[in-house]
Amino acid sequence: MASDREVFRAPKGTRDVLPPDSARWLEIIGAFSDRAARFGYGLVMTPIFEHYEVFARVGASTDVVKKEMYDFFDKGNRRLALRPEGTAGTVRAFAEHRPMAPWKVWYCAANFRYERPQEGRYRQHWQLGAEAIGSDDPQIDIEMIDFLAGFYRELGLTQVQLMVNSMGDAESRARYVDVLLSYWREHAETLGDEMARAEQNPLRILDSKRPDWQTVIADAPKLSEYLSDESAAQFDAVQCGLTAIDIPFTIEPRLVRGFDYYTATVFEFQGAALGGAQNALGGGGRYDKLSEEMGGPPAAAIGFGSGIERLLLACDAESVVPVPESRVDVFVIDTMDGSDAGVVLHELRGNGLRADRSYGSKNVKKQWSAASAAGARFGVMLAPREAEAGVVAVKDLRNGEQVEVARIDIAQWLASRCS
RNA sequence: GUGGCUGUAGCUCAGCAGGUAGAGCAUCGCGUUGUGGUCGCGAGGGCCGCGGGUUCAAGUCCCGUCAGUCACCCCA
Repeated sequence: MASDREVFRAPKGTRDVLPPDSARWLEIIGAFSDRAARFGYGLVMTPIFEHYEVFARVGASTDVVKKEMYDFFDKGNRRLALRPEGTAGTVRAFAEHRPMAPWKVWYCAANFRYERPQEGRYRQHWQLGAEAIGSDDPQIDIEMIDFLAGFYRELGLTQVQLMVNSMGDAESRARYVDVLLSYWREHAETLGDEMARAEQNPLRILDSKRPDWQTVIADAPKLSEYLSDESAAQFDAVQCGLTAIDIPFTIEPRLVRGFDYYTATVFEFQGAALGGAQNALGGGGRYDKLSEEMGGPPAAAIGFGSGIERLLLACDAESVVPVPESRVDVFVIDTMDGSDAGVVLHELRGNGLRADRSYGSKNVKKQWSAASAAGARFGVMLAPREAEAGVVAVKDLRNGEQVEVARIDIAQWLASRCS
C-alpha cells in the first residue's frame, strides 16, 4: 500500500487531536467531570480491551458485536477485543468487585468499531458516559437524564432534543416482539431481502431510515400498547420526573437503540443542528439484567454514553465551546545566552504564571515577535544594560508601555498583575 | 458491507474544451544599529493521494487502489 516515499497516515477512521483544538476536548471533559462530581459519580477506568465474551454479552444480534468488533488472539491465545462501548466493561468491573450499590460512575474512554467511517462516525471514537448500577428506582433514570441534559445545556447547546421510550420488561417485550414479527411478515414484500434481519431482530427495523419502509413502520404496532402494568408505571414515573424538572422530551415509540441489553427506559439526545445521519449525540437506557449475565449479582442499572466527536460537531454548528485563544501571561526575552531566561521562567512559573520563551539563539526582534504570537500580556526582556542595574525591562504588549522592574521583584510584580 | 461524490502547496481553494501548476492565509527574509502586533516589499514551499492505462502530450480522460465525504446499514 504505502510506497517508501509516502508518509504514514493515521489508520482509516481515526484522527489526531492536536492543539489548539485539543483545548476544546479538555474543556468538554472538564465540564463533564465537574457535573459528574455534582451528581455523585466517581471516575471509573476499565481496560481498553476485555475478554471477547464480555462484549459479546452486549447482544448477539447487535451489529457492534456481530461485525464491528476489533477482536484478536493475544500471544497467550486469549480471545480479546477492543472496547466497542462503555457499559459492558463497567458492568464487568461491577460484577468482579461488587462495590456497594448503587454504584455511580462516569468515564471518558475510546471505543473501537470496525465500520465505514463518515463525519461523526469513526473507528476510534471517544465517549463520555455514566452508569448507575444497583437500583431500579425510576428516580435514578430521571437523574441520569438530568445529568446528560444539563451537560449539553452547560456547554451552551440549545438545539438538542430528547427522545424517550420504554422497552418494557422481558415479558412485555417478548409479547410485543411476537406481534411485531408477524406484522413484518405480513409486509415481507416491502422489506424484501431484509426480511432475514427482521426475523432475527424485529425491533431493529423500527428505527430504519429507508424511505420506502416509512409507511409500513409508521403503522407498526407500538411497544407502549404491550407494556406490563409495572413497566408502564415506571415509564410514567420517569416522564413525570422529567416534567417536574422542566426537561422537555418527546416519546418516540420507535426508539429502540442498538444494544440487546436494554430494558425499560431508553433515551437518546439528538443534535438538531447536526447535519446528516449522525445526529445521535448521546443516549442510553436501563439494562437491568446485564450484571447477572456477566456472572454478577442481580443489579438493575442504567447508563448512557455521549460521543465527544459528535458533541464537537454540534458545538461547531451552534458556535459554542470555541477554540480558546492560546495566551501566556509573560514571554521572556533574553538577549544574552538564554540561561537567565531559564531562571526567571522557573520563578514565574513557580508563582503560578503562564510563561514561555524562545529557544535557540534568536535575535531580539524575533523574540518580541514570538512574544506577540504567543499572545503574551507582558514581555520581559533580560539584557546586559538592565542586568547591570539589577532590573529587567517589562513591556505591556497591549499598549506598548515599557517600565523597569527590579529583578528580585519581577515574579511578584507580574503575578499581582496577571491574576 | 452496498451505492454516489471528492482527493492540487502547512490550511482554504482556483486551474476554463488534455499542452509540462496559481491565489489568499500561514511560514521565512528585508524595511540597518536592543522591541512585537499593524503596514510595505520580497522569498521558499507542490512526483496535482498512490499505481497503471489511453495520447505526440494528463492535474485535466479511463481503470485500479488508498483516503475523505454523502446515503443505506448501524450508532456516539
